[in-house]
Amino acid sequence: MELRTLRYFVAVAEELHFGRAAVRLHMSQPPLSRAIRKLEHDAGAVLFERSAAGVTLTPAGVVLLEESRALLDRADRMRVRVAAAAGAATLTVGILGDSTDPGAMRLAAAYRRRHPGVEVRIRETDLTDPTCGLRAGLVDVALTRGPFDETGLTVCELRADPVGAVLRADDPLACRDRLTLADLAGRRWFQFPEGTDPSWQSYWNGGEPREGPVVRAVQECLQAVLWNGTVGMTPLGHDHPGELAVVPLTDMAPSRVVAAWNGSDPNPLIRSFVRIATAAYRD
Amino acid sequence: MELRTLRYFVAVAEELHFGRAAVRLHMSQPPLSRAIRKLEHDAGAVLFERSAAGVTLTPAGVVLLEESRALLDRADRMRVRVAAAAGAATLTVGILGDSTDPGAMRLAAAYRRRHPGVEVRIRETDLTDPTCGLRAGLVDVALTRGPFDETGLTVCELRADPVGAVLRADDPLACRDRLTLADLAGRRWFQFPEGTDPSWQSYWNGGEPREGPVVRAVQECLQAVLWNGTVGMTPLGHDHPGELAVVPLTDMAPSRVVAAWNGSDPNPLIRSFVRIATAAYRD
DNA sequence: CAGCAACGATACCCGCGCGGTATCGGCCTC
DNA sequence: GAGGCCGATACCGCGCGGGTATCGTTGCTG
Repeated sequence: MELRTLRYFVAVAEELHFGRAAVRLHMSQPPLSRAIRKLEHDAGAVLFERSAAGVTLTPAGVVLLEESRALLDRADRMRVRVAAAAGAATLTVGILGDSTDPGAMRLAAAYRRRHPGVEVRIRETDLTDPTCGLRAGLVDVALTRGPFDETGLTVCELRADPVGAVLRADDPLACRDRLTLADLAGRRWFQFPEGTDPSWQSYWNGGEPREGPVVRAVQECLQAVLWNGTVGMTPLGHDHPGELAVVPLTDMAPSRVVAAWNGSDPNPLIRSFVRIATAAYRD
Repeated sequence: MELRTLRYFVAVAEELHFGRAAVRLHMSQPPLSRAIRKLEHDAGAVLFERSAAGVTLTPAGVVLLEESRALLDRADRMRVRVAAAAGAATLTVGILGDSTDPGAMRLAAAYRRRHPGVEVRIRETDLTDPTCGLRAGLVDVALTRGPFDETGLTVCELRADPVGAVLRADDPLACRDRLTLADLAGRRWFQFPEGTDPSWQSYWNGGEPREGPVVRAVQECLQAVLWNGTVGMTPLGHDHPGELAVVPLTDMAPSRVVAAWNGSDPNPLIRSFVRIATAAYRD
């Protein structure tokens, strides 16, 4: 009955579905089933009722879920407390600047609340650096969007947003309910400055080289659309001024919201941050 | 940072000595050293100061020790709570009857205090069954002494007591400060009834067949010594009537106080019991 | 000062556990 | 009754966590 196993159990107990829990845990379903069986054996109690109707918790499972959450929570705080005692009591979070995602600040606040002893610093960067200063060592963890060059980094997906084209409201295509990249052929797209991560640049240009004004921040993008008829893309689900229209693009891979950090194994402060972020973005 | 690793850490932190901690954990020293190093790496903090003078805890180590104890304690209670929720809320403890070891009852009391939801039943047996009814399925766990046939059981040593010969106070050998089995050659030793575990019988007869009165309980043994001049052995460190003398035997293997249970993996109630027992007997 | 004992670290080996893919079997839907 | 969904099972390969043997440092001792 190790902590890892309890994390598996909590995932299954929350999803009430082995397949989905396995996805959440970034593993395949059979080892998860086996781990739960072993847990049931170790605990000497059946934890789930597997029936055709679905998976439900037994009374023993309910008790274990409650206790496991408390235990894992405590273990997580412990890690951070130890790291803080060792002197690493500051966490610098990089956020993609002018972010249209309001979750980021709330997340930082939640982390502060959970680990009062840790000083959290926020560093916002413009759109020219999708790693938010991770590569330069300016931040411990980046809360950003893909894609970007991940060599030497570890990336954890938090959510995947479909993207849409941003058009002026009076654009002929603005009234369409969906578009493909082909519909936008020949348009001017906004560009990022020289030296920007190529895969990032390429993604937001729909996969091919384009012409257009160079921008550095979200506001500049929007202005470029309004004033010059440039097009661009943005994740769906965020608010934009009324003069702009966002039309879903059906042939674009979704934009992944990710947490990223240097190296492979995060320090406890980062680990806890990612954990909280994962849970926060799940809702 | 799994629970097993934290148990390792607590052992080292309490012993402040890798070798002794390894003994306590029933493992060898190198894997333990490696596990602690890995833990230090995962925690991102040095936990021990290794110097020629010995091993000491760093501030981060102190924090981790405190947190680990709380976490392991909670995990232990969790197991028992889950088992209880699944219906297994009774633990029957077998104790070697007329036990001269006062720890047993106190241990049961401690367990009751720790797990109020679990009903603890005590079953005392006489000296004819060193497994205290374990084989017959009458008890879940036996708190007893070795040696006995361990096939199908799991045995966990709690303590090892040197043994001494029990003699009448006016015996010529009673004034000696130590004896060997050879000194007792030709004496009558008390015997256990037919069918008693052979290795148990053999041990308390000093390794060879003897003649003498058949006894079933400790009191009978003592009476046999007092009235018939029979000799026998007893663990050192317990009180006996003034008419009896106990002289250490230098060539007898110590008598092992053990906890034992059926099968290989104990249910959570038994596991917790053994854990508490191990800690209690360490003092 | 040489020799030794104590103790943690290192090197290396081996078997088991855990995670993977492929497939099965029961049950529901259409 | 065919297909799909979902958990269980079978089987495989690798890495981790155990083991033994040995080293390096330190401090005590004759």
